[in-house]
Amino acid sequence: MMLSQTEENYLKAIYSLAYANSNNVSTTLISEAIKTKASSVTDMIQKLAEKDLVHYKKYQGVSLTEIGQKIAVEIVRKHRLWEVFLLNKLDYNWDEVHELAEQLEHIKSETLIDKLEAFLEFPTHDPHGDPIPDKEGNIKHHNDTMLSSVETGKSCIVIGIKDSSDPFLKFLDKLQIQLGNTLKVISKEPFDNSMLVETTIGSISISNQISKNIFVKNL
Amino acid sequence: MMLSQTEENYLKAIYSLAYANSNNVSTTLISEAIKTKASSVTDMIQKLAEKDLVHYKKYQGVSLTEIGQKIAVEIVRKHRLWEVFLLNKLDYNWDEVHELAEQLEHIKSETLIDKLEAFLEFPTHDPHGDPIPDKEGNIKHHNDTMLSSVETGKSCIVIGIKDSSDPFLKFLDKLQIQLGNTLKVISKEPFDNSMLVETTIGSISISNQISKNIFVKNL
DNA sequence: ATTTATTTTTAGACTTATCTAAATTATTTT
DNA sequence: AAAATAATTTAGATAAGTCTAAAAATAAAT
Repeated sequence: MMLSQTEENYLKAIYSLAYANSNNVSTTLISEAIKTKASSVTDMIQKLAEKDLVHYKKYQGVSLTEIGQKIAVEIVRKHRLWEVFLLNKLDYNWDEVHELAEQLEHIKSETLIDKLEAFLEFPTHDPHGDPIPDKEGNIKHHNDTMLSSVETGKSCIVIGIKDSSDPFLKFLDKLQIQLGNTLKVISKEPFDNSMLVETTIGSISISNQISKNIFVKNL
Repeated sequence: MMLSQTEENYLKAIYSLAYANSNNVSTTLISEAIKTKASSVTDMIQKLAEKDLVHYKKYQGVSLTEIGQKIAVEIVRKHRLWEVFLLNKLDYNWDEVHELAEQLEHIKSETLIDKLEAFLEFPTHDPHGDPIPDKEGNIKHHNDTMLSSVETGKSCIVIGIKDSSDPFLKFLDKLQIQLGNTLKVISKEPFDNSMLVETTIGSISISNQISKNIFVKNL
């Protein structure tokens, strides 16, 4: 099945919205994600339903079919592998890779992404810490320990982030917090749930809004 | 100026046709290169003329303006750098890279291609031996010595090929003739202008049709 | 349980890039 | 130089993806 970039983007959007919302995805939600009007979304999901990529009943929202889900995961796989390439090989920063990967994920080839994966030595996670689906579409989701729930005095390793927005990525860059870094929680402030954390560049105060968006592995 | 992939492809086609034909490029030639109908070409070149990318007078064919030429060279640069990446880093063969590079050359980014170039350590030629334009659009064309004109008994190095068609590339793969290989002309057959050539895999007979499509540097 | 508000869908229009068929211009041939 | 052939352009249509505005359906509020 040969899909257009646009169709692929719709599937990808529905995939991540479904993951975040669990039930059927609404027209409006998709239109916001894809920055288009609701009426355009209706047109497109009817077309996708026609191709058996989504389940759709009028006014009831959509969900991905098995095939639709498979394709969406393939795109996610491509996106994340390209992100690794851009960061590890081309010296891009954490916050710069997303936009480019949005383009590269649509390159059509039977072999390219597997060769890229081998070249990158089979990374398991992308620069944001999100897992990279394997060739068969299997995904290993990491456990949901957030920095905010690490106990005082304990150390942990940064394995991912929840919020991938530009401002957040830029903020982490400034704090020099990167994947793999070890962080030690020195103290917590009950008043606002901020914490004092020892990082590679010294001790810094981190607000709860930040700490609850950083995935960590306890040591 | 933000161009569509299609517009970029037209500029690229006009560029290489102009290089091969020297005078104005005709509608039909473009239509053959781009696999479309002549009437579609007329529409598009009018649009490109509107944007000052080509010089166009009805019934007189087109040529690139300075801006048009600059953009075309940028695309050629991208195409050839991606080809080097695919061949050197991802283990593709000579004859497989073109189609993929056709897609990758249209990725939009201010920084990507320069970072890629640095990562590839500033290659000067692509896998077909064609020169890679630098950031400013300067191209060094190699001298036009063909294997067919190498004297009997002399050796040379393969530095490029003229015909980049799929059958020819596959044929060279079979003969294990690659860029950088040294070839020695053992004898020439006046009857059909074929030559006996010593290669890495032994002595082989090469027809004139082949030998006049291989660029070499005399030793 | 109506009314009100919100969401979703339909209808019709626009743009890009393509096509076919017909008309026009240029080039060859005789 | 006129007739025949070939190339080019115009006109009108089509498909993909989007839009606005209006209609229909669902959800929320009183």
